[in-house]
Amino acid sequence: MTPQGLTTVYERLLTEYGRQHWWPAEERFEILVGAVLTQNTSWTQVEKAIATLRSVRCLTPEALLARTAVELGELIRPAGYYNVKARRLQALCHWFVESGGFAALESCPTESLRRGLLQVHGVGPETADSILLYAFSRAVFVIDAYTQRLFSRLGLIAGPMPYEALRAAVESHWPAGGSVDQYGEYHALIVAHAKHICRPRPHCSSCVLAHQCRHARANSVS
DNA sequence: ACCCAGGGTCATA
DNA sequence: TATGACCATGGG
Repeated sequence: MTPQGLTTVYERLLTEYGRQHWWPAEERFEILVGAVLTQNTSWTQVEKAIATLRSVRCLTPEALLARTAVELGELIRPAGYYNVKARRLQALCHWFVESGGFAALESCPTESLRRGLLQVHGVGPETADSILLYAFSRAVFVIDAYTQRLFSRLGLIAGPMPYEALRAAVESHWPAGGSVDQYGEYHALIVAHAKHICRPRPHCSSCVLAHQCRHARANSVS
């Protein structure tokens, strides 16, 4: 992985898809909710669940904690894993309220904020980093399955890497350190790119990165 | 009738 | 440390 490779891919995706303006949410707290709901789940399903939560005014930590886990599960059903996610949402709300909400967490250093999030049951590295980046405006590069796949295919990495190792590699190779805006766009662009082209079964013919991509090369040779 | 989705936890070897 | 089972709805 080189700074050159990282930024070239970024520029290429940005030109192709334009700015994504993530995270899609009407209010800040909604980002925490969405980050849990979208775990291994397509965003269209999450939108349904969030729409329901909004319609019953359940998009505040207090309102989410006021429901039973079973009630909450019913509200978020379309997002899948609804029993698991209902408990995870409430665990996150509990931490959020106990920590003093945005007002108090705002002034928390990124590393301790990250540790705090990871202590919450059901919040793993990707969920924590999504929240850090999009809800707390911390310059953290979010790794997801798409990132692993894309970077592998492009040869930026040899294959899937442990989460922290890849995050550290990207952040250290980014020239002059990435900004919140750049990291936020990059992650969103990778998701946009994955949506139609960089799939498990890739559609390389229409891919703007085909000249660098192992799958595209393999397909064109065969 | 498959495969896949903007993961994470837990038990096992 | 590294797999595998499990969680579950819905789109293509």
